[in-house]
Amino acid sequence: MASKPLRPDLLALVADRFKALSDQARLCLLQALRGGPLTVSELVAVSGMGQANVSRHLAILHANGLVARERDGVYVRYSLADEDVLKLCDLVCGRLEGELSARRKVIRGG
Amino acid sequence: MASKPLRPDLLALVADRFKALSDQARLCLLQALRGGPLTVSELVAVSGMGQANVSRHLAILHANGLVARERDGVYVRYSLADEDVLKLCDLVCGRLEGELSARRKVIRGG
DNA sequence: CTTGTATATTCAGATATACAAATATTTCGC
DNA sequence: GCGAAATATTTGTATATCTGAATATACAAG
Repeated sequence: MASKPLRPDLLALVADRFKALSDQARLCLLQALRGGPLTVSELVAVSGMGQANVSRHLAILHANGLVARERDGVYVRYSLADEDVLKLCDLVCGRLEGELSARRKVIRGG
Repeated sequence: MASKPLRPDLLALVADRFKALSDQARLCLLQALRGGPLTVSELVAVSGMGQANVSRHLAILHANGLVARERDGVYVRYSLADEDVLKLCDLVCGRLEGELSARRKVIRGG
């Protein structure tokens, strides 16, 4: 399997989804949410980014179905949409770690 | 599991990897390679893009370890680096299809 | 309805990216 | 080495994106 070709009309949507994941700030927010839901203020504190940026990045993540949003009084609590979001990150991360260790071997070897 | 936090120094690399996947033209090339290795000229013909663009996008995919490159005389044959590349696309694609069908239901329902 | 806090949006400048046209490089056959 | 074909790179331009400052909106309390 794994051979079902992507329908062309989905390519743009898939590209947008990857684009939402292609920013260090947004990945940082997703990682922060691994431990559980957090409010915007908490994410501002954890990430060290400005409030406007955090809000903007969260909006992008939410528009792409990567995080869920829930109002709690004055606060807005964000959480990971589901586990597949982490799977995506981990897949890429695993590839990277493999490549990095392979590169280290090459450097050591010659 | 799935709770191994991404090391901060890897975040930028992961973001770059996602960025390499965040372009419709590059996804199109990856899809074209599902059927097996193809030369640049073949990819130009299949994708309908200009030669310079195909070459540039292939360079980006290759720099990010997503495709393999092999010289064959005057030709250069590109192929998918491994199956995880497709897994990434399929994961996103699966999410999208689920969301789209859910949205259709909502629209039908009310 | 007014105040105070949390969140979202707008605006402007700097940076990055995609694309097409032109040019350079690589490889093969002679 | 020279010419021809395939591939790679450079350049200019248009567009998109990130970021911080300022502003606007949403909500709770009184």
